Amino acid sequence: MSEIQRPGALYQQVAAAIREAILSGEFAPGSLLPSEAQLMTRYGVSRPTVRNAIAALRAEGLIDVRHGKGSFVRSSGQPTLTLERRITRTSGDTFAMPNGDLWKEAEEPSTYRARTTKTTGRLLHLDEEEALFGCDRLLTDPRTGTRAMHRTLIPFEVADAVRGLAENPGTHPAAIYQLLSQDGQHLSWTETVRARMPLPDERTTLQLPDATPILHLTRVTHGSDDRALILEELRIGADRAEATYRITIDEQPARRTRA
Amino acid sequence: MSEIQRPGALYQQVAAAIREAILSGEFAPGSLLPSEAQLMTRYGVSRPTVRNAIAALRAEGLIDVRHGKGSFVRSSGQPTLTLERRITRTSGDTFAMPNGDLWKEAEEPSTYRARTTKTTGRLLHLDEEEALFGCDRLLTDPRTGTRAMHRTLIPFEVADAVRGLAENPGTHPAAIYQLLSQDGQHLSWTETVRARMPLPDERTTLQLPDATPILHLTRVTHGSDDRALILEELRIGADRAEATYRITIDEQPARRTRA
DNA sequence: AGTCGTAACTCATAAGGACAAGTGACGTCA
DNA sequence: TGACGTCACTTGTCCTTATGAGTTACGACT
Repeated sequence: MSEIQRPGALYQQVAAAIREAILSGEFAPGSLLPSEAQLMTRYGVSRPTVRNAIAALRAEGLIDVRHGKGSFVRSSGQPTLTLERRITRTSGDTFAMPNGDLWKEAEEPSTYRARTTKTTGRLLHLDEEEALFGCDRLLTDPRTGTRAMHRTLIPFEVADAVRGLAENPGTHPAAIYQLLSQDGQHLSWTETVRARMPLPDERTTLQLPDATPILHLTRVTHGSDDRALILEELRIGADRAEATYRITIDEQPARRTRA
Repeated sequence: MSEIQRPGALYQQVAAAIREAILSGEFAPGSLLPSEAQLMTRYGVSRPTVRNAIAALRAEGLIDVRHGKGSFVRSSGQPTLTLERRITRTSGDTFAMPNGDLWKEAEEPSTYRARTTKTTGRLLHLDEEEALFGCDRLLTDPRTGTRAMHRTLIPFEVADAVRGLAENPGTHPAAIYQLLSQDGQHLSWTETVRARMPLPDERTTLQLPDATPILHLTRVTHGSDDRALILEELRIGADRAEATYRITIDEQPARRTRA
């Protein structure tokens, strides 16, 4: 039984003791923690208290618990996948993304029709209830098994104006850029990064461990007049992926950003 | 007592029922959920089961629980703060960040000396154990109360080479850019976005609610020869902030990225 | 009228017991 | 030797009971 006293609740003291042992390296990443029974005798507390402490460490993402085996220190390794958020024009109107060839589609893309919501409308400067094409993809990195959810939203108005787009709203993003470019649009993009805890369905389809947030990237494609044309979303587990951007000096005195 | 049966564990069924009620709008954001006692009779389960279900919803970030008052549906509102990650040259060698004037320093910046770790070394292309200046700032947006943790790391080698830097390693980032630029460096930046659950001390200093990840932005300042000069880190609660980047077409056939 | 104590609500913490279910090793049996 | 059953270990789930602590409102007392 070791000496714990300070913070407040018993289970928090136990959690703090274990956390300290982990961060100090006493329990190496990947190693097996003492069993609940051992922790009970070690700290002289009941099983609910031990489990409460373990639940706290779980919520912090410090440990993984496997039924029938035990609690393991999570290896906090850096993300294995770096999403380079750049867009390159290879030749003529052909575009390429740094990781474009990395992803495989885990299942057929599903296209559908949707209506503008408050969120999408704000980004695309559309009134609510306007119709748009949607296309959802489930992507997989075959090397690491990492999954990502991708969504493309195209307003009817845009799809109708661009030859070849309305007939096939499931076109791959790079090909959509090509179509828009061939249509005479000078393209630029704005990307917003958010992070949040996953919803249950996101947790399962992305196969996320406990206490793992997701990165939620929202990309708006702008045309010549800086009008918002296309909306793309990418959702991916934050334990596996990071996003990198390149920033160059903006010589203009300060771009206005439409709210 | 309502009818629940499907998934697996009892508490998960209860959690699913409440979750559904929340997402369907039966319980509006900000509204008070039934008390634990009411949920016990409503679903015909014991108190630990109800609390277990509530703990699950807490971990998902769906609800907030306040001692003595009850459980409230978290208002999932969009982040109130948009970090525009652009850098503008206003005149000569003076740089400005879009939100540069937004932040106040909640306390005095603390400067210190540190040694290169594996992580920082990889980003700055330094050998381990090399010395560098560190400066930590605790920033506050006085309008919303949002807090952020900012860190600047400057290798001795760089600080010594730039006039006016080694004497005052706590210089504000924009002023550092100015010094580097006046030193003849042509600046560009690379920023990496990650998300993870906060450590306990980050939770408290950033005043984060339950189940709230943090956005972790890492910015590397590159000089003329594309050499990495400065490392900056910004940590901020993902419930309050989002980061936006501007992407323009990269005409080069594909930049190499040093691992 | 104002102050303050108390009661009745809320969630937080803790202990104990019981059984289910996943895992792996060991030993038996064919 | 191989297959398989059993057992000991693990965590998962669920219940009961008890007490502590924050919040609010009401009412009595000054």
